[in-house]
Amino acid sequence: MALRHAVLAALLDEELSGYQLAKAFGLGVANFWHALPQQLYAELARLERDGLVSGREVVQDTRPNKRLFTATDAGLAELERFAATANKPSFIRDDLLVKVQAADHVAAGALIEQLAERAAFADAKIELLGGLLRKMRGGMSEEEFLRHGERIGPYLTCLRGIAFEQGNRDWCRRSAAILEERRTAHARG
Amino acid sequence: MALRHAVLAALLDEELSGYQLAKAFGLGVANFWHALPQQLYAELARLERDGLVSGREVVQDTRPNKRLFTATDAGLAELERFAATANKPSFIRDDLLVKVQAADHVAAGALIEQLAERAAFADAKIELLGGLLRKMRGGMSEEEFLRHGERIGPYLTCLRGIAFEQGNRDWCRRSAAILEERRTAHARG
DNA sequence: GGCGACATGTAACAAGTTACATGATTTA
DNA sequence: TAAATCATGTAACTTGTTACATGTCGCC
Repeated sequence: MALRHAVLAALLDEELSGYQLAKAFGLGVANFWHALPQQLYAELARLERDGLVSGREVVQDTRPNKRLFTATDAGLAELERFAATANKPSFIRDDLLVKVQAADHVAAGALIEQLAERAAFADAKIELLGGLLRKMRGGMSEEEFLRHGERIGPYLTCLRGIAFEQGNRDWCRRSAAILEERRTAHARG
Repeated sequence: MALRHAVLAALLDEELSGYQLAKAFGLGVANFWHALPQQLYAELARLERDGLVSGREVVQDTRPNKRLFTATDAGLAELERFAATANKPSFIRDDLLVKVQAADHVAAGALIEQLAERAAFADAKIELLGGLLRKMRGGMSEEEFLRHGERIGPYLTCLRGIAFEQGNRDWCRRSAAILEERRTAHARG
């Protein structure tokens, strides 16, 4: 039950609907936690039942009505308790890396293509996350914001996400180039 | 059922027991896939049942007997098929990042401590993975190995793992320093 | 007129985690 | 002599995924 804490952390600074939360898990939160919309709706229901978040109905004319959630005092207390517990080792799963592990045994062409796609995807994500950072720090420089800004938690995790995607991009491009060169050399040889 | 492919990829270059496989998932394979020993024993049984790996009993005097597994031709074919399918988005979960997301609302002390621990852990892992790389490339330089080495798949994923841990370490140290400075400034103010 | 965004879920199934179980050997 | 390593699992429980279900509004 750790999705619980990721959801609470996402609801600390903003009041969000399930739908908006799902979008957050598709971008900023994705830097440290993966979850599908269905899980989020279910978790919000459990969190509300347990008094860790509270929801309020917002009636809309032009859009379907929605419920906006925030963490309650009990929710914040739960997060504080969680922050003092031991960390599980970080958890990664990546199909593409599984394929690269098998690179010497599978067709190189498809792999090189997928590495290029992933690199392009990483570039796009870096752009998006960069936009989030600019939005968060407003007019401030990064240095000033990190010293004196009000809420730096989401900024820091976003920085980690950008660095991760840069690492991804660089590694994908380099690996693709290496596989391509080996393929060419083999075709010549 | 994607653990299946991670296990197959790990069994391409080496004949491993369940126990040794679990160790691989604790180090090299952990760079792209997370799984517990119990899952691996169960998955090996399923893979063998489906003819994708084959096991052979090895009788030992001083240690309990063990079964060594390798991928069969059918297993390799399954991996080739997998290599041509679309990738799921990469999957990350990290308790520590959840806590940093909530950094503005929870006690800074514990967080700074955990960031320092994680940085030290990353350093240790970089050392271990660096050792793996040296072992894989033998006497060759990295450039030569990547051009002419026989099996570069595991080498490439290991490079990604090292870069990931370096990114982790740098981000942890920087974040800890920022949180520390803010805490000190607050205490002074 | 079709597609994507908004908005919220349920149900069936697959996968992962935690706790338990056993027992010899080597190292500190 | 206590702890770690080698070696392999089972059982109960919790979580996550896939497929389905519904309906409006705005844009191209």
